[in-house]
Amino acid sequence: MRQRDDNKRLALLEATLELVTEQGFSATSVAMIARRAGVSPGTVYIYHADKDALLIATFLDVCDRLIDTAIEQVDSRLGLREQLRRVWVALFEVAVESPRLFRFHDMFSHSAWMTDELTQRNDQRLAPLLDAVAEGQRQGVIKSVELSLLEAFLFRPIHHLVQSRGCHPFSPSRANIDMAFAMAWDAVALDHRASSPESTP
Amino acid sequence: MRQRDDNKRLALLEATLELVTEQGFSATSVAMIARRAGVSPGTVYIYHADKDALLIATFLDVCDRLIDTAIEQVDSRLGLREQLRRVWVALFEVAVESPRLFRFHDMFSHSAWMTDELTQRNDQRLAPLLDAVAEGQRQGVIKSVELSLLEAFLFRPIHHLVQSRGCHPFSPSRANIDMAFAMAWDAVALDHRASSPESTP
Amino acid sequence: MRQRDDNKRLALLEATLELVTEQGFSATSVAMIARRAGVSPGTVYIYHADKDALLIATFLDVCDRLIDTAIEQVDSRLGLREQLRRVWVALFEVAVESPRLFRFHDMFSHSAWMTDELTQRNDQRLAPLLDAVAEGQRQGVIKSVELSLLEAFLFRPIHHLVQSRGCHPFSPSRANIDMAFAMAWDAVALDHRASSPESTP
Amino acid sequence: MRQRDDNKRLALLEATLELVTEQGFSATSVAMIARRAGVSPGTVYIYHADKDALLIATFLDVCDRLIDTAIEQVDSRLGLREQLRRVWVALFEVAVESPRLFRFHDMFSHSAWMTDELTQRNDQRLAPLLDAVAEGQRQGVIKSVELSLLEAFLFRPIHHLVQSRGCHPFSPSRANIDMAFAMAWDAVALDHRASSPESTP
DNA sequence: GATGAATGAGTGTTCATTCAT
DNA sequence: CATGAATGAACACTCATTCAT
Repeated sequence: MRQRDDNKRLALLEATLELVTEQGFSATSVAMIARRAGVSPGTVYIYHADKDALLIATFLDVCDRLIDTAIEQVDSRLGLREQLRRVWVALFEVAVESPRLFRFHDMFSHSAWMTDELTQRNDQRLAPLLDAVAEGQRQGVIKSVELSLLEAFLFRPIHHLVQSRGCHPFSPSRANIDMAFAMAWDAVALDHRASSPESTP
Repeated sequence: MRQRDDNKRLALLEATLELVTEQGFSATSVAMIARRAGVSPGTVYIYHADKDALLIATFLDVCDRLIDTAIEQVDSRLGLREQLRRVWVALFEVAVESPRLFRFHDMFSHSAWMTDELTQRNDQRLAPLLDAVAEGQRQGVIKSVELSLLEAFLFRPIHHLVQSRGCHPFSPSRANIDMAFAMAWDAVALDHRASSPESTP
Repeated sequence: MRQRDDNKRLALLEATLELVTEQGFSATSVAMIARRAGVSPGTVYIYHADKDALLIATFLDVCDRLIDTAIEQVDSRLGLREQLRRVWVALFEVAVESPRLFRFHDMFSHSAWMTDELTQRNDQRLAPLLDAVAEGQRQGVIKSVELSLLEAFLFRPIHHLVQSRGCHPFSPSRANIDMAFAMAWDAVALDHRASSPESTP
Repeated sequence: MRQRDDNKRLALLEATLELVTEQGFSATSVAMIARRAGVSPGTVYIYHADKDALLIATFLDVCDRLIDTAIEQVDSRLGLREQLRRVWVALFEVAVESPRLFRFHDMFSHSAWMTDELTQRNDQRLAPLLDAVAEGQRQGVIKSVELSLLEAFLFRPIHHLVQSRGCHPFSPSRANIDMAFAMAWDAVALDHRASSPESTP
């Protein structure tokens, strides 16, 4: 009896990540994924029920890697602004190192495979960060607006900047990232003069 | 490929828009699009070179409808803030009326079909708006940062808010849209005290 | 616009008949059937929803050919015995000419594809013959027993004799067929001395 | 391929019998059979060379159970008619108790796996019964016709009646079985008046 | 121009079989 | 002996595309 091989499992997720970000969902066949992962097409179906399940598993893996990166920076002993700044920096570092993570996340979350169920699962894993933000709202540090608005100005910009290609590139230098975060903070902070003086020189 | 019947041309674009937003790119076959448009599969190839060309044509059509909506609001006699506010409101009205336009735009622009060439084309058509923004930078009204940063806080949020489904919905009431725009303006404006006093009560 | 080609339709049924009787259901692939019929695999799916539908269509075609052969011999001006004898002879002639018809019929009707719905359809088409038999029961010419018993002795023997291969072959000479029918008649007839004197010399 | 565990061997035959009669040959996979039998797919290949061998072994097992049932009733001290009547009754009792045996037998013997070799093997095991019949022919009790004809009227009807489903069911009451056998006897017996007076009232 | 039957390469998936454990 | 993960050839079926009508 052979044991289920964790290397194969990971190789399948990695191959899916690579091929989908290179060619798109429909242009990536199961056979291509299997070859890239160094396994037989049939083996894919030992680890995943079907192609959809493989794509979803890859998405969840990608989400976990991004969410873990963000959550690691949450430290309630620090101020909210500092915590969020660290999250931004950490995510940009991941983006530079593994640009495919953000690319896959964006492709999948704008595809027909995305469901509310998946969104909820990710929100649960993001709870520490969302809690810190909610606490900030309670303390009057940031605006008391719908979560969708905070997402739009606090988290989505990361995806946009990280993906920006060709025409309007974003160069992720430390200074640029700091400026980007300052803008995000200006958008959501209640009192700009006190909390982000450096953004209004 | 020189067409006669403009009704057929438009029916094909509309059918593509509907089916792709309902089922996704790979689940939408040329035969389905043809049936929905009330033509034969062969007819699709009179109007478009292949399936990719049909998808791109639909994307361009969608972009034009959105860009036209935005550009119509540009009026150099108004202040930049007011111009941008009008763009936001107009786009949200479109989103409420034809949610498919934004959905298709986002699906396509995060897919493997998206190219820099298409981005450039759209930027050219957006020139009046981008020029107004550049002028605002020159006059010290908004921050002098890379275009990608302005996009991230001035235009992307519209897409995010308009698409937000299920868990964290954004209710596009007039007050909510105004608040959302105020946050965008806070992010990009140089001097918050003067330009958006209502956002820092 | 090309018209649906009846030659192709018939070629598919014939190819299915041939290959299934040669190799069995599971060993016969759609691709093999298509090649034998001189069409592309995809064409099969223009004429039939799936492989099951093709097999069922072939079965119905085979049934119709056998049923028509039998029904043609029904002539209410003749005595029941003579009518049935003609049915037997006609079916044996078909069996000699196209042995595949009976082979396919037997393979299919003993397979997992067989349904009561199909049995009923065939019974409806066999109505004239079944009516003649019922009339014979009413007139006291044949035994008043369940239909399944009449089938077992009046019709099934044809299938058995026609299929008998290898070890215990049945040579379908005129004399043999007459003897076989005489035995069937002896089984079902009410009064043997009058109706089939030649079988009890 | 030398087995140890007779429970596993029998469980495999039983699982095959069940699954094939429920789903058909092609819909029944080796993995399904193994699961039903409570063993691993690999184990199947310790007891049988391949899937075909497993199906054939199941067929032979089924045949033996049916043939043994028939042979047990052969008793040369009784008249041929009585011996055959007992065979009929015994087989119908088996059919009521284990309908799968006849179903599998019929499915297999009408499939592409059936060979003359298998028929011969069964005929050898049936020798006592066939001998009794031959003796009956020699003594002028039954008609001196080809074996295929005797099969068609003496043995096949059992299969037909036992399988008859849905539309034209055969209810295997004692009276019905006796009537059925009487018809079979009428078909093959030389002199009806003497041997089966009850069938010609 | 318009049709839709026809194509055939390509897809996702299954499954009989093998073999390392 | 027994296992079940792994294989890869084969399968049923789809679909973008072509072309005779």
